[in-house]
Amino acid sequence: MAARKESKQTRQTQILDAAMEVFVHLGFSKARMDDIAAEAGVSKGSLYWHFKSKDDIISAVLYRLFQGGLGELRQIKAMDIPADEKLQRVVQRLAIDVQAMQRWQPLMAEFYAVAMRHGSVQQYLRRYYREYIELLSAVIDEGRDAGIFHTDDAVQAAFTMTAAVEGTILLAALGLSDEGWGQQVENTLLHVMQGI
Amino acid sequence: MAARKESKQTRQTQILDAAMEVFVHLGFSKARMDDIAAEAGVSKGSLYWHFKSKDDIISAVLYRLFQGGLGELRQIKAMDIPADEKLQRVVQRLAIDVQAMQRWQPLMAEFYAVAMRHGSVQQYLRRYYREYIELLSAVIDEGRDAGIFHTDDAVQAAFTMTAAVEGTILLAALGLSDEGWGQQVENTLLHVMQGI
Amino acid sequence: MAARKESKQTRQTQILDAAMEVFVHLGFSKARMDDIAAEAGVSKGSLYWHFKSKDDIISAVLYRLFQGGLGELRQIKAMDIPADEKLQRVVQRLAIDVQAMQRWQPLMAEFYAVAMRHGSVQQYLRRYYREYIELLSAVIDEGRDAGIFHTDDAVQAAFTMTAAVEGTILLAALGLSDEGWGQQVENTLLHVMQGI
Amino acid sequence: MAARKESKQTRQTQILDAAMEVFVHLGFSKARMDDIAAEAGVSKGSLYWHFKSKDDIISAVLYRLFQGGLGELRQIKAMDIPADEKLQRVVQRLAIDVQAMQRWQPLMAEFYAVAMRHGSVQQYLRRYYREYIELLSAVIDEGRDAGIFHTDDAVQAAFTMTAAVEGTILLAALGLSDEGWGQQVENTLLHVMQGI
DNA sequence: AATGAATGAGGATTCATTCAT
DNA sequence: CATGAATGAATCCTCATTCAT
Repeated sequence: MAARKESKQTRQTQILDAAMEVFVHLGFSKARMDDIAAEAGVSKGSLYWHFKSKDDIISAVLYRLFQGGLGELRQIKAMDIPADEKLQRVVQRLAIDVQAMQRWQPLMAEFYAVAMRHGSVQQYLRRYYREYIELLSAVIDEGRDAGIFHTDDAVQAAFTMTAAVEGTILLAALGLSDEGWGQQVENTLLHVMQGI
Repeated sequence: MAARKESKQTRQTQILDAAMEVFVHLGFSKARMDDIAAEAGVSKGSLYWHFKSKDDIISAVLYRLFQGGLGELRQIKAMDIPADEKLQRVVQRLAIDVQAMQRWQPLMAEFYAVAMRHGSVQQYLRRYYREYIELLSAVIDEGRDAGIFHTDDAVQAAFTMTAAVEGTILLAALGLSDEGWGQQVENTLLHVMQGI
Repeated sequence: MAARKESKQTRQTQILDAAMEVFVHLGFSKARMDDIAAEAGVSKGSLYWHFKSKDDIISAVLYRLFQGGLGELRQIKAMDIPADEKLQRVVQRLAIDVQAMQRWQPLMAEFYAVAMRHGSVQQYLRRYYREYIELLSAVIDEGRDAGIFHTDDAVQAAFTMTAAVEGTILLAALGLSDEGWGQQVENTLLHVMQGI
Repeated sequence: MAARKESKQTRQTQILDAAMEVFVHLGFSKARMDDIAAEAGVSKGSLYWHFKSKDDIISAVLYRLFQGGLGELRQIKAMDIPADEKLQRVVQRLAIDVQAMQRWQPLMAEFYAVAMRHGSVQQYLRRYYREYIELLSAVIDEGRDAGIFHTDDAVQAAFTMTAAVEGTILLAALGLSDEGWGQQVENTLLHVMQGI
């Protein structure tokens, strides 16, 4: 039984890998189930055995991409180190994550688009960013209480940081950054944090 | 039934107005040419007389969303006022422009997604942002020379500002801002500019 | 008035010239009125001033192409020369005509196709060939009466000759003849006539 | 509703049968994919599963009309009988085959028209006729060596025979033959062969 | 679990024709 | 006579989804 379950996992993983590959190249709407099946090396029928629909695959990709970020932030927040050091770690992790996911970034923009039409996706993303900003602002608050930061609006500061990251990814995806995306995110964030 | 004397320019405008309206409600992919034609009050054939394809209409709509921004920035840069006042004006204008964009909220997220796929649009945006950042950094440089600003990297500062604006729009489009987009952009920018 | 009429004639000629050019390259069905208008250097509206419809243009081209052949044959038949010499002249004229019309031959095949669906065209072509075969068989009959030919079925002989010409054009159009079409027709006809 | 167990081969055959039926009634261009699907009793999607496009179906139909002819000729050529008897058999077979074609009469004229435009079909036909003429001329050569025939140009004789057959089909398709196509072809060929 | 043939609603695009100017 | 914008019916093709095997 364990073997079978793992096999299923593997096949699903295999399909999702293929789906992401196809989505990156063609975008959600132009990608056909045939393309995904071909890329995954399975039949179209198999796709529908493992996933209910194309939308289901897109959702699965969404969850896959938006994993980890929050977890890391939660961990950092819980650490027993000064707030400024926490923020530094956040920046470092973001730089690493963004750099690692540079390949999949085109998908992010599409998710925002999908979110506009799919209530559930929109809710998911909204919650994700809301918690991200909350965690971040909590750290900033913590730093302000400790006299390290001096901003009067921690939430706004967190929002600004998050916006800066997303905006940087966007501009970088358009080819407006001469450096690696991770480096660029780091530079931008450090700049923003001067005002905190 | 439709009047024949509308100038070519006017008829195209009329179609694009209708297209944006439809796109906002249905999104780019779900919007049908029939919908646009009906909304514009012209025949489907007329759509194809003025625009080569649906993609062509989408491109035209995207270009439209980016009209004016650069012109305003050029004008402000050429003014005979201190650099810090120039930046203030830029922020004001951006707040107004972005506030106007709020009307197209459901479109904005898709916009970025489509821009990534559309070669010509992508190129257009790249040039747009490149010049925008250049102009902005020139103003910042000017301020630094005048002793008003103290940043050591004007280009990075301009990049950060631009990224912050775009990121704000993105997050706002997701419903993450409690205020009007214009106000939110203003807050974010003022925050970013503390570091300049 | 004469000038105007001639002008009209000229414009119609101009359009038909263009139409034939376009038809040869694209075929009747793929040729668009826009193509013809562009080739003729006039507006599409002008096309409809001079011709009732696309079918009307096709008909006009048909009549244009199937002119002359019969007239020549009638003239030759009426000549005061021996029947065998008449046939020789027919062959010569056919060789010349086919060679001259080599450029337009692709249209002929399409006319047969059109004829199948358009009663009037079919009737026109049928009459054309029927008279052609009649004239030809009359000449052959004439020769048999004079003791020059010995065929027992002049109509069949005329049919065979006509079929041989059309078949030769067909094969030549497919690229199966190494010689000029006129020469090929001549060779084939001479071969067929050995049996007359 | 349609049975699923039909083999791929059979289903394609079924579609082509339907297509020919529809083409005969409506012609290539007026026949819609829906018509073919309905006639075949399958869905439109199934048409596109088995054939790439409408053109693809048309090509397949054209190829179909030319099946067998070469094979028969090759067989006859290989027989151990005198050359004149071989030619007689060729004529008999042609008469039978052409007679069978009469069923597709409305299609035949269009067939030649389409063949002229369709690169791949044209090439196929060119090769077909080339080999046909070669085989035929080989038989004639054989007969001349045996002292049966006396033509000095076997290739020209073969070309003439082939042209006569095609021309006869063309004229017959136009309704210019009072007899059955098979009979007409036989008459014409016998007439042509008098000169061999 | 896997396959791949079958389905059919859906939509973009074409193009002959009209007609106000 | 000429123009070219406007019309809209017509149709090819796509593609997510189903299901018998």
